[in-house]
Formats: sequence, C-alpha cells, structure tokens
Amino acid sequence: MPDRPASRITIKDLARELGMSVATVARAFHEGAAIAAETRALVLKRAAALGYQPNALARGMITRRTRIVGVVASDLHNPFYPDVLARLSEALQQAGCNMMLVTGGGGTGGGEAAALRLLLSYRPECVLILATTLSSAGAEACAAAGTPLLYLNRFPGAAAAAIVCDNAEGAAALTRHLLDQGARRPAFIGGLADSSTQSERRAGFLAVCAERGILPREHPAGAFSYEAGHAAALALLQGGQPPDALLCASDILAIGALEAARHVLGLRVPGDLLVAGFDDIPPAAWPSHDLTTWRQPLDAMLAAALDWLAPVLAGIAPPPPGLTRLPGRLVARGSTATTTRTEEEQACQLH
Amino acid sequence: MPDRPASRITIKDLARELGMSVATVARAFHEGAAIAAETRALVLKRAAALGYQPNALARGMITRRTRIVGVVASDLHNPFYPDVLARLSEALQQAGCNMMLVTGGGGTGGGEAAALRLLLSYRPECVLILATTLSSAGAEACAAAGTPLLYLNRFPGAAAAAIVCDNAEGAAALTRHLLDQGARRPAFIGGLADSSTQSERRAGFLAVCAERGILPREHPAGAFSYEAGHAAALALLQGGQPPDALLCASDILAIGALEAARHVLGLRVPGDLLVAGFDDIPPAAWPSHDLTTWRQPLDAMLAAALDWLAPVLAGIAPPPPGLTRLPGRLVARGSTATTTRTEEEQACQLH
DNA sequence: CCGTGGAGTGAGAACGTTCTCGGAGTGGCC
DNA sequence: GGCCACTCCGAGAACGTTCTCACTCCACGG
Repeated sequence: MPDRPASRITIKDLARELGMSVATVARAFHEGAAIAAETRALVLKRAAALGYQPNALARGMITRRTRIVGVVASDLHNPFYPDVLARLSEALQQAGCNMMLVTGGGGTGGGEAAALRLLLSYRPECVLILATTLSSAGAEACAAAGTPLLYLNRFPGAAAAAIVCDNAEGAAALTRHLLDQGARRPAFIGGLADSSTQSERRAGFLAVCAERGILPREHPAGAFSYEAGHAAALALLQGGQPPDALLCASDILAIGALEAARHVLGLRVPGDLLVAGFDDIPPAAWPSHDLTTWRQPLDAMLAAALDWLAPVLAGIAPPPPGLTRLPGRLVARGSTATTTRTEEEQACQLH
Repeated sequence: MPDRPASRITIKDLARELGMSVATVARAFHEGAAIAAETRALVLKRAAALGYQPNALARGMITRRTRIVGVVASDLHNPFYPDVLARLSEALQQAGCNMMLVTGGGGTGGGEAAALRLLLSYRPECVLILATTLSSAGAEACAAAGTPLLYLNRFPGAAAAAIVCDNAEGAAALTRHLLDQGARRPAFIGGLADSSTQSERRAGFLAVCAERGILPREHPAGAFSYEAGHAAALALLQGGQPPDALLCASDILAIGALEAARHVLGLRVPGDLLVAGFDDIPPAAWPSHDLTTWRQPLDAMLAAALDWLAPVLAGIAPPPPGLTRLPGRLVARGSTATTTRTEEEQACQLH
C-alpha cells in the first residue's frame, strides 16, 4: 500500500531485482533489440508482476518521439466535433498515440494562444486544428517550434496542410436543390465570420444565386450554434419579404432555424419554408428535423488525416503540405421536400 | 527555416547566448526564485526573442509534477459528455494543466485497459473517469501506479472518490411526476447494463412503482444512445399492454424513444404517451422534443471536481476519497404535459 | 579588522529512459 | 590454433530540466 506516491518503480529497480543491467532490461521492451528470447520473457514476466511500465516522459526526451498528438478544438457544443473527436481518438490510440486536447476558450483568443503554448511545451509530434479559427500568432508559434500542423475542416489559405470537404460545391448543390424544389427567395445563414468553412459555403450559395439571376439574401449568424441559427431565422423571417428557403452554414444552425420557424412562427417546414444544413450530424437524420444537408465525408477525411500523420509519427519524413479536398454528397430529406404543395403549385414554381 | 526539426532551442543554448549559467536562466522562469530583477528581465526578453519555452517533459521528470490530467471518456456520442468535456477542459487550462483524452473504445474493453496503461505511462497527476464503465482491472492499474482517480457521474461502489447527482431521487421524482400526470402503465428504458447511473435510476423508478402499487415494466436498452432508445420504445410499445409513459435512463435514449413513438407509431407525445429523460442535454430543451427531464447539476459537479483536483495539483495533500452527491432538479416540459386531455379525464386519472 | 548574513550566481547531481560502444562468450572454418 | 562472425550483455553518456550546495560579493555591526 503506497502511502506516499513514492515514485513508481523504475527500470533501475527492475534491473536490480533481476540482477541484470539497465540496458538489458530496456532491450526487452524494444521490438527488434538484440536480446535472448528467454531473457526477454524473464524481464517481461517480472515487469508485469511488479507493474512496471516505462516512463513515457523519459522515453520521449531521449527519443524525441513523444507520441503525443495535440488537438485544438474550439466548440465542442457543435455536435459535429465530438463525432470527429471520438473517431480521431480511437484511431490515434490504435496507432499507439495519446491525444492532448486543448479547447479554444470562448471569445478571448488570448486564452487559445496561451493554451497552445502550453500544449507545445509537451513537444507533441504534431498538432491537429479542428477549430474553425486559430489566430495566426498560434500558427506561427507552431511553425517556430517546428511542429507540423494539420487543419481539419478548415483551410487557412497559406501553404499549410489541410483537409476539408468541398464546401463551395456542397453549398452550390444545396442551393440548386432548394431552387429546384421551388424556392424563389433563398437566404443564407452564416456562421462564425472568419472561418473558411463559412466563407466557402457562402461563396457557393452566392455563385448559384448569381448564375440563376436571383437576389441573394443572407444573415451572418456569427456563430455555429443552435441559438445563433434560431435568432438568425427569426430576424430573416420577420423582416419584409421573408425568404422561402434557408441554407444554413451548418446543421446545428439549420436545426435552430428550423425550430424557430416551426415553433415560434408557426410555419410549416417544408411547405411554407425549406431548410437545408451542412455536415450531416446525427440529429439531422432524426425524423423531428429530417434535415436536408451535405454530408461531410468524415471517414475519408479521417483516413486522409491518418495518412498524413503516418510519416510524422514514424519520424521518417516531413509532413506533406497542401490541401486535400474530399467530396461530400447531398442528402435530401424531408425539410426540403415538396410533398405538401400540390403538383400544380410545384409545376408553376418550377418555371 | 528549420529544414529538419532540429531539436528546439534549449535552456543551455539560451544560457550560452546570454553568457549566464543554466541555473540562473532556469531561475528566471521560477516565480519565487532568488534572482535579480534585471537579470530575470534580460533572460525573459531574450527567451521571448528566441522563442524558447521550457520542455515540459524534462520539467515533469525532475519535479514529478507533469501537470497532465488524464480523462477517460467512453461515449462522446452521448451529447452529455461533450458538454462536460468542454467545461472541464476550460477549467483545466485555467489551472495551467493539460488534458490527455482517452476514449474507451466501443465494446471490447480490452482497448480501454490498453489505452489507460498508455495514458498512465505519461504519469498524469490524476485521472478523471467520465466513462460509465471502466473495468476494475483499469482501476487497479491506476491504484498500483499511485495515480488518484476521480469518477464523474459514476459511483464505482468501492471507497473511490466520485461525484454524482442524485440519480435515484431524480428518477423517483420523474416517476411520481409521470404518475401525477396520469400515467398508469409506466415503463423504464435502461441504458448500459453495468453502469451505476443506470442501476440507480432504475432503482428510483422501481421504488416509486412499489410505493404506489404499480406493476413496473422495463426494457434494457443496453446502451445510452438514440438508436437504443428508439429500438427499446418500439419493443415496448408494440407488445401487448403497451405502456402509457416512458422513463428513460438518459435524454438521448428518451429522444430516440420519443421519435420512435411519434414518427414510427404515429403516437401523440404527450397525449397518447408521456416521455421523460435524464440529464437535460441541450437538445432536450429544443421545442421539437420539449423533453421533461432531470437536470444534472453540471456546474456544481465540475466545481466539486475542481475542488478535489486542487490539492492533487498542488501536490500538497492526498486526494480526499468519498462520494459527493449533488442535487439535480426536475425540469417539467411538454413531453409530459396533460394539455391534450380534458380536465375531466385528468381529474378522473388523478384518483 | 573580522565575522555575519543576505542576495545573487555557478557547478554538478539528479530524474528515468534510450543509445552507442566495447567486450565476453560461442561456434564454424580454414 | 588462429581468425572471424555472430549473439548477447554491461557501462556510461546523453536528453533538458530542476534542485542542492557552495561560492562570491557587498553591506553592516561590533
């Protein structure tokens, strides 16, 4: 019964116990090391009995391979990210890595930079940015530290490594879908202002509006949250000439908007209003919302991330930079259906 | 431009650069150290210019204070946990700590133990268990390592430190509420079989049923997920003598159940069926679900966790063991309202 | 003038690993 | 018998910090 946390058993203790040298014991824990099979078995058996496990800090110092992967996330409240995080964590554990999680802290941004510095002091092998925004100061800190950076679901513009989905194409496809379903006055509800996801999706929306000669409406929700979507929808729908379709920059925004329309304003969705989101988070598929959306190719994105990670973790190659853009796909659901309109109305609106 | 990640600048480099000894430079980074103010300023200025930052691994080795807090989470898909995680992470960063996240991996359990061992090799100051289950083998590994353990939202029975809410009381209150709202044949939908949350909540339900002389029905959903709730509700409601009220062991279960009832079976909720959940996750408050539930006192629980953490991080005291049970409160919403019944029916059913 | 004490500094030992180097033993081959 | 290759092991130097101890100043009191 260890009364004081009296310094766990070390490799030196184990070596003394076994009457071997420290080097020999260390070899037992290395795969290809030159050690007799029986010696190794002896060591491992005794190690298990004593509950010895190598100290990852010491190992990390000498090998310069910490097997720590830093992850910066901004808003875990958006259900998209927990999903990513869960799969990511699973995959990293599979690869024998541990994940250090840092959250961006609401608003300040100063907190984010501080947190990133703290993270970097543990010398992670690399840092994955899940956050929609990261101050460029933070990115520079990473660069200075020589820590490779990978952006997921965000394209920071520079020559950084990034994995994103086809945001503009997705938004364009959704916009066309809304128009094809009879929308005449579509509006875009944005998210976090400086995020590349937001601006790319907005660009897709605007492009299709221009292409079809439609006056685009929009409202900058300011955040990717239920509340922001709720408020934005109310603002748009209660103004003059309210839109008849909403394309939201993310599913959580869309759900907020949809519920505002239905439960505050008493609109029928679909029927009086069409709503589409982006991401395809689990709640989008729930029949209550039955939300048309653009499915992010999460599996493919994570696979790409792991491919990028592999050489980094192996320490054999510098991380390949560049942008990987993966195709998502339209998931048409009830929130943009035309069933509640008569066929005559539909035919009328389609021309 | 660091072509190779050629070993970041160390304290030795900085000392040489400044013409001082390593010890002096180190002192500049320690708050109460004996160093002249101007020397410290000189060091800090030069350090900032060179982008030097102490290596947390080396520091952790010598001080035995890693400032790493391990967190084991099982299912991030349950929206309850991201919420906890986000706040926890924020609080830990505030305290100058970093969080290592490990997810329990679906099903196997072997993966969880391996992940925990990996985590422990980084010598975290303590480990927080958010998971609903953790093999006792894992707990023993922690104990052997002398790493303090704190369970959140789970009471492992032993003399472990744990912070939970009043699960039994909550479930009892919800059950009484359902009965008071006119339910005659209430049923309980369980979650993960071995979890203490599940069994405590079930006990509360059963106690009230016994107290009121009502035959309890139940269905072990087997997991805390939308899909499990969905399936359990269908199984219960399509059987003979279907229940007229469902108490679900968590909100995400309840939402699955509610949607199955409404959208698969065409039942009115409330009206034909009452549904209540547990936790008060954000989607419970959305008008689509408008779910009656028991609100977990998340703020209080996290505050308690930080109180427990403080002496551990300071290294001044062994962590106080024992169970902290905090009171939640009933949040009555539309899913258990009686508005759709006439007042006569209500009066009749109340006696 | 000496001793004392405090403030500031430097040298070097830790911490728990891995890695490099050299050496001991064994066996085979000419 | 000499040489070589091969397998296995041990000693000791790293890694980048913090910590302990001793040392040098300088001021001050006697």
